[in-house]
Amino acid sequence: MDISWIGEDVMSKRYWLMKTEPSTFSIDELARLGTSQWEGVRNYQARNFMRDDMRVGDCVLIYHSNATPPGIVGLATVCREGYPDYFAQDIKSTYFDPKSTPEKPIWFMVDVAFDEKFSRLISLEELKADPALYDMLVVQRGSRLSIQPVSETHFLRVLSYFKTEK
DNA sequence: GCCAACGTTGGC
DNA sequence: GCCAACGTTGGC
Repeated sequence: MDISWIGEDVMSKRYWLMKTEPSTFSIDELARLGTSQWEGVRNYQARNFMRDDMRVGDCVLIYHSNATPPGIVGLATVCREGYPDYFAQDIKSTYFDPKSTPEKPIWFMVDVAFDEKFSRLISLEELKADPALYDMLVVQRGSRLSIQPVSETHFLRVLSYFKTEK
């Protein structure tokens, strides 16, 4: 059987970091719901990741921004690939955007499934202090992107914080 | 609450 | 296409 058509985009699992402000939507809320839409992303680069690159099964680090302290709080999995963020058409929604229409949606979202909440938060300060993570996007100065690709190396490094503590 | 960094808008 | 003005993000 010829399986050479199976390209990297099919085979490789990708890793992501998704920011959320816990006062708006926290990992506890995701845990309670089990799965959730990731609506409200209004940045083109982040939109492109959700629309074009995220695949079912991709692993997601959940990050609490605008929190005290900010940091990574747990794990989720992409469970539905990009589709139009219809909150953009809801005039009562804070995510309403009149430029986006059902025929020509501008904004997209994915669904994520809760996996686990870490036994403790890994703070941004800790991430910044880890030489193994010096080039991780989230620790870069002025890093505002709310959905970021994460290398497998960085992802495994973050998980290792817990394996070594047991 | 401050403000640096960044993204978007719109006049030209 | 430039870039100043403005708006937003998010750490502190």
